Amino acid sequence: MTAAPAGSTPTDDELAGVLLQPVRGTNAFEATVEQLARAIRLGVFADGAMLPPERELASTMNVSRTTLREAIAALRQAGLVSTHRGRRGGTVVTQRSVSGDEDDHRAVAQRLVEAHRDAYRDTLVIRRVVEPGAAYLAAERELTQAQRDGLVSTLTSVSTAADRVAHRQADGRLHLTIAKLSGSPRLVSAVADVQRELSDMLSAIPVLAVNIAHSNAEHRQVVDAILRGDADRARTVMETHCDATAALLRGLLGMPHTSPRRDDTLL
Amino acid sequence: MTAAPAGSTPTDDELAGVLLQPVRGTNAFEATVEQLARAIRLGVFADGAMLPPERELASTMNVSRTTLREAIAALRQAGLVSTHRGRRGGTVVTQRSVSGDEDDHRAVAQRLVEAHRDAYRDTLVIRRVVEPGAAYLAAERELTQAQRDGLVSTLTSVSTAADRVAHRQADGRLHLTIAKLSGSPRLVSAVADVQRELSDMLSAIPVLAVNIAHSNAEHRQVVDAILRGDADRARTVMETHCDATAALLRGLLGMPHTSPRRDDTLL
DNA sequence: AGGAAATGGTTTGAAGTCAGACCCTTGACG
DNA sequence: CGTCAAGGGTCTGACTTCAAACCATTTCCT
Repeated sequence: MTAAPAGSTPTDDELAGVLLQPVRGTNAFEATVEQLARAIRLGVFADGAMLPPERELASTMNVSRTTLREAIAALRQAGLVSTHRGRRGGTVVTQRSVSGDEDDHRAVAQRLVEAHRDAYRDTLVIRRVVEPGAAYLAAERELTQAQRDGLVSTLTSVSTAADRVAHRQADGRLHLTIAKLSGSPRLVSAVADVQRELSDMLSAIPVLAVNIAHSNAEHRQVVDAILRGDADRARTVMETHCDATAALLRGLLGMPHTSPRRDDTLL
Repeated sequence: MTAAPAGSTPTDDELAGVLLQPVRGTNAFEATVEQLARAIRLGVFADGAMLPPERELASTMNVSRTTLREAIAALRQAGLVSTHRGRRGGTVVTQRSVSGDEDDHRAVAQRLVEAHRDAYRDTLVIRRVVEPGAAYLAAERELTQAQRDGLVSTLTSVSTAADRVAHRQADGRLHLTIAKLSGSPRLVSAVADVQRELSDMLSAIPVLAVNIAHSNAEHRQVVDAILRGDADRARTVMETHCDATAALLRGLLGMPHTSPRRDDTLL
């Protein structure tokens, strides 16, 4: 599988392997359950909050109401939500705080990560590109006062988060907020993907107070640079930030730092 | 869109909108056609090359053979491929170069771009992040001799391309090759997306010889930096390269340079 | 020449998914 | 107190996709 002979423009099987990716990962039902469960775990729907009406939710998730209802039934069976009928009815997040089995939860997360190790490793790589890029663009743009205020306020709520879970939630929100300031919808979406998987990974390991303190310092620097309009600085700090998380995760999840297999069979 | 009041952890509908993404974008058939067509247009399967056997292709694309066959039938009907049976049979790329109606083709492309102006503008933005990032990572990795040779060979075939169409294809291959060297499948996929849309945009405008010469010079510098392992340089040059294309396209396609709407309704 | 192998072509029945219509329950409001 | 609106609950028929088996054609090999 050496390089293509110059000039002949042959079929490049390496490129083909990369471009012809799976067209469709999972079935709709499982993906829906997974996304809803994750959203609840991430606190997008807080405890006691109501999910949007089924019809609406189905439409935003681009899934038939039938499938969505099956997914909700699964969540209900798992005790995550409960539903009530009639006007002002709906599905409410119960999420009786799964305390106690913290370690159990971590074990589950660990198995999840192990199952998708390659994908998650790739997440760390692409994050190194996407998040610094978003920070750069955010710093480059002129921000309204409201945007600046919102950014600062989000930053504050990260550093004042009460516990680990709240911190993780606030952290995700901060990164998404920055991405949003970049003004690129697709970049926001990319960061959302990355943060989702990051969250999965982080719940599989114990996070130390030191790490959080360190991370908070970096957050402040990034926000600072964005507010000052120093794009290069914003990017650099964000890169450092990503590298720190990546190092932490690689170590604790048993991912070698070396680039994924170097032999050509990879691509 | 000010930040959520600290401490109350309410349901954040904004975040919900971002996180509850469509669970499944398109149907398998369309996605398959799209991917194959893209691979052919980008020159991954050169003119006259053979596609992998159906069973194999179906499996790598994670699609049933039925669906794959329907997709191939569509391509065949579009004149992109033709198939032959028997041992050593298979599907071969014909891609009879659509000459003659050059101007007509351009008009079509122009209408296409106008219809999706916002999406295409976003493409230019995200490209500014993704391609430089890929170049950076590629330069950071240790490359095998085969990879180095392949990169140089691809670069050469860009600068020696016979006509505009060939140049465009070779250009796409070069960018994809660089992305591949980054070692991140998802980054490759992102670059492929970007290149496909870029290709659409470029076919909507007349490209001048000057632009091509300029672009070739930049390509050489990027490849140079990657081979030397100078990641920062590789990224910087790639950024310049992206900016040049973006400026050209924004001008000729009538896109203002200003960032997309700044009001908060965006997200 | 004849069989084996590799490839595309076809058929079948099951499972998943969907859109849409309709029903049931309950609270809001006149 | 009755009606309406907003929600969940149910049913149906169609479409998509799948896996697996089998058929047809060509080429390679002995």
